[in-house]
Amino acid sequence: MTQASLPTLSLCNNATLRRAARKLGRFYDDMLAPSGLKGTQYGLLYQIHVGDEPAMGAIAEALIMDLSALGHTLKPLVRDGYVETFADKDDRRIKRVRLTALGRAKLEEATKLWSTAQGRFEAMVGKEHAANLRSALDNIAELDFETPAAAPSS
Amino acid sequence: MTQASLPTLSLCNNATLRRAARKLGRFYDDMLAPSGLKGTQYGLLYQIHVGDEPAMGAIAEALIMDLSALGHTLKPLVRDGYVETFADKDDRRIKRVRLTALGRAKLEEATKLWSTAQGRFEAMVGKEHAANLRSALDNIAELDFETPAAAPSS
DNA sequence: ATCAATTAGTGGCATATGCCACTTTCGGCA
DNA sequence: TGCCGAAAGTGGCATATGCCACTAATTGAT
Repeated sequence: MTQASLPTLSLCNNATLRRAARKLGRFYDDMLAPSGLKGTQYGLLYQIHVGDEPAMGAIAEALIMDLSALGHTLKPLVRDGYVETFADKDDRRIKRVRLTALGRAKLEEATKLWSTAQGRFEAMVGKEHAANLRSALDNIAELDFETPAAAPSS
Repeated sequence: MTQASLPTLSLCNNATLRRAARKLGRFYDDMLAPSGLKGTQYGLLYQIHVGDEPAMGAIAEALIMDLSALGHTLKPLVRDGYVETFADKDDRRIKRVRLTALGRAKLEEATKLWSTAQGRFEAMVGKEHAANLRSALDNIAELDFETPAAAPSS
């Protein structure tokens, strides 16, 4: 305790979270590399897969991501033929998304790699600890930050 | 339990972490907005601040981010005059970084906003829980994934 | 001294994410 | 029926991150 080695900003919840995300992201990315998918893309394909031809908005909401960001992220997947979109029958504003046969195959292929990554990670931190951590992260994702901002003097 | 509502991919540690990061990131970003800084930039300025004219590599290592990514992220901060770089006296390969007077002022200004964000967040999840979470995240950041890959039949 | 191997960054390219300003559709009300 | 406000996406612009191929500066071994 001679010279407090840089407070490493470990106090900021946001910075700490991002840092861990960078680290873990690279690990999953590396493991998924053989499939040509990034961790994010894998997650997105999976989300589309489990959904019933979900609308863009539904996916964005589930992943807690900006709708336009989702649109951008989806482009390479559409370009590579893993995903296709189509307008909703009843509401032409709504764009639905689904995997193509190629996309389903790719997802299956990547899932094997994902399992290895997931397994390796959980072997290192402990399955239970991982589950607890996910739970804590899900809680954060569920929080309602609703900036009370300038409380409208109702 | 009629129709297992989409497994929401909550099983993937990586996806869960990213999702929480998006959510929390937006919150901190919103709170820091008045300063014109993004959460990432704030963290970077802080890291530079606590370091002793750190080298690019040292910062990248501390934040667990790619060196080139750091270079890119640093650009807008240099452009806006918050940060300046200079070559190391003894090793011209090394580029050191430090805050400008403007940068220090901006960091101070943003720190007030950050405190509010940090406080609001911790009030919602509990100071202790937040500390535990950061600790768990730091552990992940410290993990050694060393892809054993093709074990070189030594 | 000299040259190979290593180290520290840079630049280019691609994906990840957000915000904002629009455009297109809908839905509801006068 | 016609118009206004809400809902769902798109495109453009900017930052966040990574990887890879290179360049410059050092270090180490001969």
